[in-house]
Amino acid sequence: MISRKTVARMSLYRRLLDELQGAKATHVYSHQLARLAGVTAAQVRRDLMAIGYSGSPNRGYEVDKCLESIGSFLDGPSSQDAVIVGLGRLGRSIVSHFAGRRPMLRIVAAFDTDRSLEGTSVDGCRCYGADAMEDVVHDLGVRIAVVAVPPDHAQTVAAGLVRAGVRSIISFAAVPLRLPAYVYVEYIDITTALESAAFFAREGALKPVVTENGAESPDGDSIVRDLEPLLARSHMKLPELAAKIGATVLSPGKSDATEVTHIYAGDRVSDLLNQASEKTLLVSNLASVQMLRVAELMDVPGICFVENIRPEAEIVDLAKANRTFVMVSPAGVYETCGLIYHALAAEQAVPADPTVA
Amino acid sequence: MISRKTVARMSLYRRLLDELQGAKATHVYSHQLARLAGVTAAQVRRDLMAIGYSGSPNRGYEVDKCLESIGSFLDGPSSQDAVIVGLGRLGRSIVSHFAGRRPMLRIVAAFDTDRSLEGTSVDGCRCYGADAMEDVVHDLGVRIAVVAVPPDHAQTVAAGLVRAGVRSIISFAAVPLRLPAYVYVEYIDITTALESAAFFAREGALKPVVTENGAESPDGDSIVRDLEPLLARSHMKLPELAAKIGATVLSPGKSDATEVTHIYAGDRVSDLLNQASEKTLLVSNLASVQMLRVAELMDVPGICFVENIRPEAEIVDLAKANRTFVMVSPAGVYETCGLIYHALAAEQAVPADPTVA
DNA sequence: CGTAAATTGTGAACTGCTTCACAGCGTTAC
DNA sequence: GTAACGCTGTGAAGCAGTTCACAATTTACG
Repeated sequence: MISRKTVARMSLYRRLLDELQGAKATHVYSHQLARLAGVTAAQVRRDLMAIGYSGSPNRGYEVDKCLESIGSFLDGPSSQDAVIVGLGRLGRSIVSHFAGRRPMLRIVAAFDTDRSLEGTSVDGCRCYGADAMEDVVHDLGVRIAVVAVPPDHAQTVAAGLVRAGVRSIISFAAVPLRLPAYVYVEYIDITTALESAAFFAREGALKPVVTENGAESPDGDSIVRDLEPLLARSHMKLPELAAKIGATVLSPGKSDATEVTHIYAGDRVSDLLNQASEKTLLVSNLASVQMLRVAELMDVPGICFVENIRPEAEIVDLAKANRTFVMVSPAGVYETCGLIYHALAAEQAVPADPTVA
Repeated sequence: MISRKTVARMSLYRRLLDELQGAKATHVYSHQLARLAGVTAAQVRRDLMAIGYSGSPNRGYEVDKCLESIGSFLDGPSSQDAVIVGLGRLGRSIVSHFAGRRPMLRIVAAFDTDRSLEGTSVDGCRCYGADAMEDVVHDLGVRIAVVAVPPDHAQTVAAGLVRAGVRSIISFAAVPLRLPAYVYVEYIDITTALESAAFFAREGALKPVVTENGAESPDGDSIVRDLEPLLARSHMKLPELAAKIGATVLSPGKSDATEVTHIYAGDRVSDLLNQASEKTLLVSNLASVQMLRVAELMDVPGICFVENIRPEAEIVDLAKANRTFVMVSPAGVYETCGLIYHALAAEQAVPADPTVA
């Protein structure tokens, strides 16, 4: 009665909420989560409704409680084990991808026809010969399996798994499996994905129109409200701004699109969620990696740390990799904001470009 | 105007038709293709209609022509190149998966932050440093990209790719990408797939009912028509049958479900498509690997070769792997059929099990 | 040549997911 | 205390994709 799609989104919500929790956010609104997940707010509300979690009006959803609800919904009361069949390159990359991720969902055994793998372990996951598959799966009582074998063997392997008690299969083979209706099958088909991608790369066949005037994200109704009408028309680029306020640039950011029209000073993630956009400069005295994560999440183009507190090298590296602009101002938050304000006010004196509508 | 789903199915149809073409089939009906693809016949007809290919009533679709139509629809007039970003285990397994597959769709370049890979080649695909990405992609005019990087870099990488001209992205990162609407994005999210699988493995939440009486595939209306009323109630297992007609068993097949109710003798794939089911024994004098492939495709449980012509070892191995029952009769097709008929007729003399409705 | 049988192509109904729109309500401001 | 605000929860409308059902068409065969 709960659809595949809802379950899939739930998994996504959980990851996003995990991130927010790590960033110390306590509450989140449906439209915020929606923005992060790339869906509509109504969709988020319906999904959360479906699992019986209720938020509070005017306060939104409690991140902790919500995570807990989703967790117990997705994971269930007891831990579940999975197996994988096929330990080619793909199989191994899946095993290592999951090694030690969620304790509630472990890949406990692997099977392959390659005799030389028998008895070895890959990322803590025991390997068996292919002929032991049904017995081992049955004895372990495993109900979830990943099939990463060549297409001609997929049907056979899948049928064997089902016979041994498996009820959910993820197949990487490009053939439709003929299995009883009570078995859940999820196909992950890279060939089809690539061919679809190739098709849509040719046709403009997706959303027909592109807003012609360069601006690429029409963005519907952004969360950000106009904070500073003064800044709304500024055209100063971040490196220029850094120079004007005497800040040191640590990470250059993207070459273009580094104009900002809003400033958010502070480090309260909840507010940041409300106010940040792809045109917001973040002024923060908290030089943590979490800050950067949220910035990335919200598409914030730049961060200004203050009081000459240089973030750790690790953070700078991440910023460079993300192409997030990072500067360090020698002044405190108050003074830095003042300087920026002043710099932009001066800029404002220059006649604004009239070509912009 | 053509939906993602249609395009994805088209890719599947192509692979199935490829297989049929290899098996020398010239025509195929919508319901046959539908069965192989795991969709309904109406769906197949609509899809093929969408690309403007028409079959002929009473003759079905011409395999060659149809393949050609799908090919020109999916691939377009010129070859398209793709790149991949991220050469971890996953990235490399994708590259090698596609090496030399379809000439119309090649992965021509790879990018990674790992400097040691720079300048090397993986499966004929040239590696570059990550910072060269935008320039190389732009210069090559590539419009398709696979993103197989850690989630925190995905957004940045994707934005860079789009800036360099990419119009279709396949992302393996579990984060929603914020990109202009004209960019086609396909997410392949293994984590979500596994979590969904885990959920549905617990709940009986999919198709609620299972036909309780052991038989697992109600199978709607099978393609197979009743050929031999005589055989319809036979309960003889294949190994027994082999013994009765003096055939040598080469591959044991599945232990259960080796009862057959129909026989198809011959090697015309078109007929086979019509008549084969999971209860059909195939009698063939063509001991080729293609035969076995089609058998596997149609869920045929067993094959009987004739005139003591033992298939090559490779074929027997494949049969064992597929758990397809294979026997070799010393007699010719005519005689073998006669013997089987006789054996089953004798069996028929035993009162049939009245519990079966 | 005409009739029977089988299949395609397609308007129309249907199904299930998504979005809209608004009532209800907790919170805050005054 | 009360009015205004902004959020959640949800009935209802909307939409996309699928399936139904049947007319049109071709072939086979007597």
